[in-house]
Order: sequence, then C-alpha cells, then structure tokens
Amino acid sequence: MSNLRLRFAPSPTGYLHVGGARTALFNWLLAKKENGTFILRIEDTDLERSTEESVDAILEGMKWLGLDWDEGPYFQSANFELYRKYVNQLLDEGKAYRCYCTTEELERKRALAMSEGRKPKYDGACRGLPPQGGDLPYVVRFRGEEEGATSFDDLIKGKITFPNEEMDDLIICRSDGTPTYNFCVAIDDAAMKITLVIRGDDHVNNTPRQIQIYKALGFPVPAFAHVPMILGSDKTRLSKRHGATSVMAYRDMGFLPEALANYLVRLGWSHGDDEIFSREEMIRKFDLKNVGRSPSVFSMEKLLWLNAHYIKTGDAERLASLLIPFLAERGISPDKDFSPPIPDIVRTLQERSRTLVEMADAAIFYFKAPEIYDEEALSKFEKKHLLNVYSELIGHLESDSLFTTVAVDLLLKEICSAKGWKMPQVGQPLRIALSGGAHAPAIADIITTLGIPESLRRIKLAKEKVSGL
RNA sequence: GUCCCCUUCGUCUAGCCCGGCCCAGGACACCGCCCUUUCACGGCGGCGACACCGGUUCAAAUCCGGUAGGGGACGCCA
Repeated sequence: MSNLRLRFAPSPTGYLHVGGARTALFNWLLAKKENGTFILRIEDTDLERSTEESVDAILEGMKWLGLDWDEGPYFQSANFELYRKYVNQLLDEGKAYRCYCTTEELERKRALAMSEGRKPKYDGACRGLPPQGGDLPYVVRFRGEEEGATSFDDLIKGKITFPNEEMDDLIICRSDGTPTYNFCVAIDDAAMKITLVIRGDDHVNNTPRQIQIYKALGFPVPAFAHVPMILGSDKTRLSKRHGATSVMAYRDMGFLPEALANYLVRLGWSHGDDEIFSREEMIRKFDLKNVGRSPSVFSMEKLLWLNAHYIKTGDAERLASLLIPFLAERGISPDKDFSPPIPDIVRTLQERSRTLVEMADAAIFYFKAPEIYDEEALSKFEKKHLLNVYSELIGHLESDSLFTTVAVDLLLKEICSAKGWKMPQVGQPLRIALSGGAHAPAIADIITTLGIPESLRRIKLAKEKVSGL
C-alpha cells in the first residue's frame, strides 16, 4: 500500500450523477494504479437535506459501476463532536469569532453590495466584537487573513492564486451548533490523512479558505486536483434538462457499466488516440497529467457507440442474464413462455443492439410468434410467390435435418437455384413469416435459434394467413 | 458586479510544457461507396477546427501581451 490516500465525498441529497461518478472513477483509478487507499465519505452535515435513500442510491450507483472503496463509508454526521472541539479551539485562539448578525441583515447587505457593484462579501461587522452575553443566537466565523494571497498548485489546472481580501470570514458553525461544509472537509481530510483531493471544479473557490483552515489548525495541506465539469449539449452545467444524469438511469436505459465507465474516463481525460479501455488498461494508463483543463459536453451518441461496442464484444451468457429484467418489462418470462436459450438469442442480436433495451425489443419475436405481418414488407411480393416460397420451405424443413446455420444457408441457396429465385425473394418472405417484419437477424440464425418445429409452425401460420388474404 | 478558471473539427480529444516532423492526427455523429437474404456489423472515402488581434522568431496551434466569448464561485448548500 502506498501513502496515497484519496476520497470521494458526495453529499446525500440525491442520486449519484454522472459528474460525481466520474470524479469517483478518477479517484478510484488513481488509488488502484498507485496502490493507494480509496475512501468513501458521506458529507451529510446538512441534516435538512440529507436522506438515507440518497445514501443508498449513491452506494448502489458506485457498486454498479464497480467502484469499490477501501475505507468507509464514513459519515460526517458521526463526527460532530470532533468538529465542535476544533471550533472551540479556534475560538479560544482567537482564530474564529462569534457573529450575531441575522440572516435578514446579511441578505440585505449582500443585496446592497451587489446593487452598488461591490463584492457581496461579509463586512466583518462582528469581527472585533467581544462575546455577547445572554442567549443571543450566533454563528461562528473563521477569521480569515486580510492581506496577502493564498495559492496552491492544482495538479490539473496549475498554480492558482487568490487575493486574501477576496475571501470573507466564512461561517464554520451554524447557529444551531452544526458545523458547515468547508470546515468539515478540512478537518476530515486532515483526520483521514487524505494526501490528494480530487474533486469537481466547482470547489476551486473553496480551496483557499480550506487551506487557511488547515493552517490555522496546524494540519498538513493535501494536494489538490480539480476536475472540470460536465456540460449539457447547450454548454451549460449538465442537468436533468439535458436528459438523464443519474447513473442508475443509464442502467435502466440498457447501458452496461463498463461502457459508462469507459465513456466517463474519456470525458476530460485521454491517452493518445485510445478510445476503448478495459478496466485494467484504464488503471494502468490513467493519470492526472492528461486530464484536460476545460469542461466537456456529455454526448449520448458516443456513449451509445461505446455501449454497442461492449454489447458486441460481451459474453453472451452474461448479457443474457442482464437482459432478463428488460424482457420481463415486456411481459416475457422465459421460464413460463416458449423460449429458445437466451444466450442464443443474444448472440443473434449482439451486432444490432446499442442497448439492452434495443436488444429486448428486438428479441420479442423469438418468444411470441408474429400475429400480424409488416404489410409494407409483404406487399413487395405477389401472393402466389409467397405461397410458393412457404410451401417449398415447409417441404424441406419437414424432411431435411438442419442443425447448423451453414446447412440452412445452403438449403436456401439450393432452393434459389432450383426455382430460379433471387435470394431476397426467398429471404424476405421467410423473415416476415418468422419475425413478422423486415428487420431481424439473419434467417439461418433465426431458424437455428427458434428450432425447426417452431420455425415450421410459423411458416405454416404465415402461409395460412397469406392464403386468406 | 468582483474573483477564479477555460478556449483545436458539431461533440470527445491528440499535439502545446521542450516552437519546425501539423496547409493539424484519432474517435463519435453526419454524407457517399463497397459488402449483403432484411436491419445491422464491417471496410473504404468525404465533410469538418488551432476564438480574435498584435508581438517575439528564419519559423507559432505551440512562447508573450491584449480583446472577445464561455463556465464557475461569491449561502447559517455541499
């Protein structure tokens, strides 16, 4: 185990979204690569908005993506005493002070400052005040430095410097006694001996404040790496407006976890011209050096392409088990209904499905013989020709033994040359009889997957229906 | 408004640190052709970008300055 200690610290106020998932992935990847420790910490200091369902949803999302953690999950809500202790320490040392300003007052001042074109920062009204007696409600503010600058070397963005005068005295403890985010992260990251903080871009502005807190408390300052955010197609922060943002929603849309992970790792990071990364390659090749500095737009199209790739190259048995819930959604239960082996079905559909949803839709005909036929497809042939083709095939299927796709293909070719038909003249009518439509896997695949008896039954059925037209 | 960050094809990006190999490479999408028993897969080809303006230099996507545009932060949220 190396000394590298990383953490992913989501707040449980919703599901795991793709942005968070990518941050988690980057942390996880680096931990694996450097043989470090990956810690999961739930930032639930906001008791109002944190929920248990969100915690479960986040854990579920991480597990689905295969991001396991070495320590945790830790909950900040379990550390309130520790934070309290440090608040008091800072108070005693004069590095923090009580502020008696009311929310309304503060809001008024902020609005005024904004309207006058000034920076809406706290004016330090209570900075010099001695502690007030009685039970006047108060918050505790960190006494920030007024002069100089605070800077750090971001591993992704390079050196970033903030003038100290830009930062106001932030609240570290609310009037109800609970600590706030910026204070807790610093304490926890220090307590957990985090050596590198990889997090979203939106935290850049918090970093100098946190650094000041580390220093005030005498803690070593970790290294930072801020990952640019993920945008929607209109280049604004990705949100539900742009479509699904929840990791689990992607599972439900039929995406494979390896596809999402592969997509996410390439969003903002690259390794030359490589596009496809196995888990191992990702771990081996990932590095912060090649993480870009600019935000990136989420592209469903590319995700779809990757998913298609993983479906195409995936193990049929595994895909079959993943497909079952999607079949169930379509009212198909392979145990009860007529069903060819699912892996066989999957094999015929792997090259033509981008998602498990598409695959499930395309698989329906295997379980249910068509009740209606695609009229447009059918109308391309004369009724007489259709009946001829069906009769011809029924004859052969009843007498020949055909166990392989090669044998079926051969039969079709023989029929063509014997009757003087072109391949499409035989293939299409047959496809319609077997699947109901014009879009389906190869005829030979359908017949061998369906089995001769079922194929025969469907062709006879089609012949009956067509002759009744 | 103030501060911080960002800017290569429509999108993800390579190249930028260490100027010439870049009249900029790959991928997704799109278009065309080929393959073909449908739909797909696949193969081949095409379209398409260094935000802008100056400077340095024999030479700039690469270095410097400025402008414009975009994003983020500015909360008793995280």
